[in-house]
Amino acid sequence: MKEFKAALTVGALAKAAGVGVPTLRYYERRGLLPPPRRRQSGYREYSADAVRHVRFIRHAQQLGFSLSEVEELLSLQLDPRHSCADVRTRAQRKIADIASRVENLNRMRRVLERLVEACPGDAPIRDCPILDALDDEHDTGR
Amino acid sequence: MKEFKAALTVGALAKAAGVGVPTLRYYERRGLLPPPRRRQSGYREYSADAVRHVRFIRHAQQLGFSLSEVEELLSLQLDPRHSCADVRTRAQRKIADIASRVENLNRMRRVLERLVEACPGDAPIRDCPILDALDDEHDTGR
DNA sequence: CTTGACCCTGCACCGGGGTGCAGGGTTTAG
DNA sequence: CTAAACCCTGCACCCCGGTGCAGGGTCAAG
Repeated sequence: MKEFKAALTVGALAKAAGVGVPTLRYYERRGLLPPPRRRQSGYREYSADAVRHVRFIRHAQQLGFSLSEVEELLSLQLDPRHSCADVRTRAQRKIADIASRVENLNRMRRVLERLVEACPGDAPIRDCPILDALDDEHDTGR
Repeated sequence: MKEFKAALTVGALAKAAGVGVPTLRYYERRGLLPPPRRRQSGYREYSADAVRHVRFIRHAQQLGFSLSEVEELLSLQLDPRHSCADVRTRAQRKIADIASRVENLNRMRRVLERLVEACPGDAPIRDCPILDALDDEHDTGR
């Protein structure tokens, strides 16, 4: 009857989730990863869910959320008193957030694209319009 | 004949370029800002060019270049063997970089938008579709 | 000459996101 | 039983982009 889902040791979790062991402990300190139960020896024992949990963190990070933002997202998950409406509200804030980041990035991109177009490519570096443009204060906005 | 361009003190440069004084010293330590000549007293004396130089750094930063990348751009500028094409290449890499970040963010936004729409609003949190979706590895690439 | 605003240096610190190491204890394969 | 491989803790360190502070020296006005 060894059917209690295989407990993962920290190293196993790290491997499964594609992160380093110290990173997991760091997440735990940060409050991003709930402290797992421990063996008598002190060894952490993670459930299989922890793998999804860590992957969640990484995915959100890859999407540009800081660990504090991830924490916010996770906090929704943990508190059953929240209704879907709470989550929705936060999600909507995140959406606005993301939209503004995208705008910023697109602004940067447009400026760079304009510069690249203006660049003949074979001019000596002194005449490079890109570097000139960087010198000038042509309000990048913000 | 006082027409030697007025030398700027570090504070004046800071004000003119819109940064803090410690930031300028930091840039100097970093090698981003060439060490200016000094008065006998040790005071830094910047030429008016330094203002453009610092603005260059800030503009490039606003466009998403890290300080090390800015350093690269600056070093290109100094070496006349480089052509404009080198600069353009870097700008293009940055554009690609930004584009992929934007894509990721848009993916995230779409997911959140779909979920917000799907959210009944009054369901208990356990049934919230938003968090489930974030768990899955919807390959963010990278 | 004094006062206050400025400058100098070096060093420590912040937050973000980890990474590494010493000096222990545990588990497991051979 | 022993040795390797793993785990524990706490602490220090890394890069990034700065910021702040102490304990000096300097400069310009009054």
